[in-house]
Amino acid sequence: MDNVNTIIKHAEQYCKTHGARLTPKRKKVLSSMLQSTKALSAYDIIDFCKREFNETIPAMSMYRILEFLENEHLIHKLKLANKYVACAHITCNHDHAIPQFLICGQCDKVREISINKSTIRKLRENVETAGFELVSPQIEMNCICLSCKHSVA
Amino acid sequence: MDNVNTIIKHAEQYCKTHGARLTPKRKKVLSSMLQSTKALSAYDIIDFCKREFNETIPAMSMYRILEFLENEHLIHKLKLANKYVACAHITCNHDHAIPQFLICGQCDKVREISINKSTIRKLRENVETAGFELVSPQIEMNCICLSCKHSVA
DNA sequence: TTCCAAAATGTTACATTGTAACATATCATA
DNA sequence: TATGATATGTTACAATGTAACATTTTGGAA
Repeated sequence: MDNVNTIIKHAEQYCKTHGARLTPKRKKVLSSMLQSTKALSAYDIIDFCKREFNETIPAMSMYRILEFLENEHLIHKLKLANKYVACAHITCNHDHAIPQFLICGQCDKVREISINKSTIRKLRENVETAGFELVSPQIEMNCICLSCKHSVA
Repeated sequence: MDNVNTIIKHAEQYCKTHGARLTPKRKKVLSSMLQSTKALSAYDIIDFCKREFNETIPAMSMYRILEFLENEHLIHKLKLANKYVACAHITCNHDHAIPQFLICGQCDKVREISINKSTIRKLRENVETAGFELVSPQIEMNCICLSCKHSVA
């Protein structure tokens, strides 16, 4: 939780550097996501903010806040699951690598890992050969995490 | 179009080998998808069947038919786009490689290509190191096709 | 300090995608 | 042709997402 505050502060600083405003609501949304180990849907976050902060955020606003946070690279949208996760590298100051997401189909737990550059290069070559161009090489993979795997038997 | 019929026949044979039934409705749905160069949503296909075959298929039935066709590996579900495409390899008799999809974000055109095995192996290793297990290594990538890229300017 | 334009948030009313629960029709074959 | 399995239809919703317009808040400029 203290860790969460540290990250929020980082995010705040980062936004300031280019005149973006991390408003109280945006902060609450980001904080909700940082506190979760699993991917959350927009409506999950709405519920969380209501429970945790007693703050009612309408769906439209939530989607706008999520869009803002995504543009700031503070969160990622997982299209595979229609869910959102905080970026695992907010406090890193270097440029971020291309993210690769492992999503547990049972419990929505998410792990963000990085693809090495040579693999990405190969993918990009494949794509160009086929007459397409990669817009975002973010890759999301359907997985099952070990704890779910073992509990299912 | 003749090509479509050939593929449908293959699919029919393929289903017969394990007692699955490619009913007239299922055939119409598969045929619709084979005639399209782009990914279609369930409701797109419903519209297409109405227009082309004057056949009204309720949403529930459409989803069930799509599920059947997916289980038979005759189509793929693209989770990135919530859309469906016919498998590009229905008439191949060999086992299918892991599919990799390039999806044009502008026009929904889809290209199905194959990842080479060493790349897949690397991915799988990455995933296992992180304490997850790959359920389906199908990869979908947000792209833009060259014709859309050029027309956008 | 006050006023204004831009940015952020709220409201309403829908569109789209998908499914649960139950009813009916069709088929394969004993 | 009777019967159980398979396929399809119906109804009524749940979940996700957005368009259009209204209101509030905020950070400067006059």
